[in-house]
Amino acid sequence: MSRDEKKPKAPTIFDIARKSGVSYSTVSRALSGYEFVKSSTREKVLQAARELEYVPNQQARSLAGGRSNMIGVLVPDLSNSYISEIIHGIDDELAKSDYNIILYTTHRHQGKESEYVATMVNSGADGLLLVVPLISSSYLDALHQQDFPYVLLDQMNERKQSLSVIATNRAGAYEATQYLIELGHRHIGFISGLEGLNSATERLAGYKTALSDHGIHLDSEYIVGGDFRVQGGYLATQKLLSLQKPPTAIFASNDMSAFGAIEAIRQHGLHIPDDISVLGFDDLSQASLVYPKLTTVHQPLVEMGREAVIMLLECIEYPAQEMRQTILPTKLIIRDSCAPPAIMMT
Amino acid sequence: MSRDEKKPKAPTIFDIARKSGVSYSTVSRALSGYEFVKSSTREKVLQAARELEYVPNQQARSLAGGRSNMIGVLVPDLSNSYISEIIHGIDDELAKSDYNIILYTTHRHQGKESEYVATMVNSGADGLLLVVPLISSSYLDALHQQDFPYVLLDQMNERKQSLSVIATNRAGAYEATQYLIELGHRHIGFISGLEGLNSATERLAGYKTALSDHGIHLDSEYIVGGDFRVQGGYLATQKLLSLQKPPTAIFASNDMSAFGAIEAIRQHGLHIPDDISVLGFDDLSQASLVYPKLTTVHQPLVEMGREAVIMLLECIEYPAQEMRQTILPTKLIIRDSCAPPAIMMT
DNA sequence: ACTCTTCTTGCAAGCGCTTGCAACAAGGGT
DNA sequence: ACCCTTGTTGCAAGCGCTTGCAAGAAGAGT
Repeated sequence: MSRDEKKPKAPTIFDIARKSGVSYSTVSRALSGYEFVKSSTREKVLQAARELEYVPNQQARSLAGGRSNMIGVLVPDLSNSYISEIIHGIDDELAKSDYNIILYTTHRHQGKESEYVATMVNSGADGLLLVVPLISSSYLDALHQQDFPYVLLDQMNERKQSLSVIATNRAGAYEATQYLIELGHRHIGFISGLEGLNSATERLAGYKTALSDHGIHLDSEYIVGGDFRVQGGYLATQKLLSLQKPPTAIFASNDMSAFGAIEAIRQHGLHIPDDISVLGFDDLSQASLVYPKLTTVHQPLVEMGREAVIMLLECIEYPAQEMRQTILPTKLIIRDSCAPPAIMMT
Repeated sequence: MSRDEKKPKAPTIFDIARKSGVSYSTVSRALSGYEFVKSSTREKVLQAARELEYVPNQQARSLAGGRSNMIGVLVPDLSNSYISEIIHGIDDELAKSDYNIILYTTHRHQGKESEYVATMVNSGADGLLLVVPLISSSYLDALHQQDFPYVLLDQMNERKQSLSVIATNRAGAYEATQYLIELGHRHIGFISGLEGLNSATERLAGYKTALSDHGIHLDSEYIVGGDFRVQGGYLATQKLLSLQKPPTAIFASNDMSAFGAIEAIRQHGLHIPDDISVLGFDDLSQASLVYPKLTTVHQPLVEMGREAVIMLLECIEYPAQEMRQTILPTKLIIRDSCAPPAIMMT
């Protein structure tokens, strides 16, 4: 911004002040929050601003102690459409209140998260949206101490009460498992998610509970480790299929794993859902694009992003928020990848 | 940042100055670019900064005329994984140089683009990455006049020479069409992209040229309008299939349309690729997830994002860049959705 | 030993905006 | 007509940092 010659120089509040015949502080007040400005004055100022095509300089604004109108969004990675959908929701909602997004990805740099958080806070973000699966509570503590507004997305934090939004992972998994059971399945494989993630744990719990509630013996062979990604689902499914008594249905912890499962199953020469059923979790937009269309547990990702923003803005507005957690409902979406088990199977 | 009590106050260069016994301006110089600082002094300063866990305040930095280390990214929308992949590349590359991303979506607000550009420029972004399909040259002009660094992504701008990165849309479409021809197809349907987009035009041109180069009559019935989205591809395909002599292969302007095509074809009771071939463009990650796996023209989206960043940073560093255009090669990825036409078809 | 360069470093100003405080204008009440 | 209250507005200070300018430090040359 400083290495040039003829720059036309954007107008400042001083220009507006001169043009509208009031002092610059009055202009500032008229432009920002209300404060006590006579409405005729305000009109005059706004009019001048419009004519000058004034655009406030956010940097200066936040330096001087005002809002920066930026909120920082920290996500692990962009390649996952799970994240994209959340961001989509965030963006939608944020657009309404003319806040801007500063996007950070942790980029596999495990430890960098706290550094990023520090940067964001220091760079004047008004608040933070954290979609970081593995949260190190160290920076959460820091955030807390400073009363810095933030909300956790799809992430449970037990120790500290934080604002957070989350979906009914356990109930969703329960419902899904139950659905398979009602379809007649008794041998249901489970592809777990990334270890340590709250959502992974919860989904597994839902699966287990559903099984035991229906008097089905939990066979630990049927639970194989996945990583929430296609490849993990693929490998897990291979294991599952090579079991002596392979499951007649597979419940994958998320859609990505389910896609991997579909692939593995197909390679195995089996048909979905005739030979084996597959059920996912998330309901990514791709879920209805694969063949057969994936039956899955819908997680309101976009909604979650939205909701998080609403909470955050509220928290920025009225700092003394009491910590609460918004829980959004999941919903089983029945498509084509599940059917009753083939008769001849055990 | 200002509505609280006990805030621990982040350390500033003054704190560092005090601690290391030099003046604050020396600290500033030591921390930012080199300038002439004795290396022993610099060490002392850096050491102190480290101990204080100093994080520079970007707002202040850019206000004072330095870099803000933010680059603005303007995209139409986030729901499209085409965009996600580009951003992914941008993010990757930007992470190396510790720049931050300010993300803007035009959000269907057609006219808002120039407003966003103004905001970004005024909010201290050091440069802009524009992934905006329909560019109104009005703000491009403005950008140009101010010598503001920006690069266009996947977008050709004839009038003004801008820095831009783009893929070989025409050649890619040519190659794809040729592939279908070599497979034996003579009746190739084409689902066009969003009207007005450079990429759409180029792909259509590639298709046409390939046809004529191989002495195949261009039947205008075979070219139907799409919109680069699933729904558009679906509808277009329905039209194509209801033709008296339906095509034996469909070349969709992008993968999304191809997905729609697959859907429509399946609903029509036809099999891919036995009854009809489908070919896409983009090679989104989903392309290998659908069934059958989509044969498509790979567009190096991630690479394009990367390359754009490289160009932009260079342009920020050395403003007097001459305008150039980077053209990245597309590549035909052969998967399972194309096959020779069925014999019995005309 | 002394002057002239060449490095380094410090001072002050200022980026554009917010805000506490004081000053001033305008009604209300008696 | 006069004082107090409430509503408006202006001034100045300052957010944290960069940078032009000038002064001090340190060698180089004679």
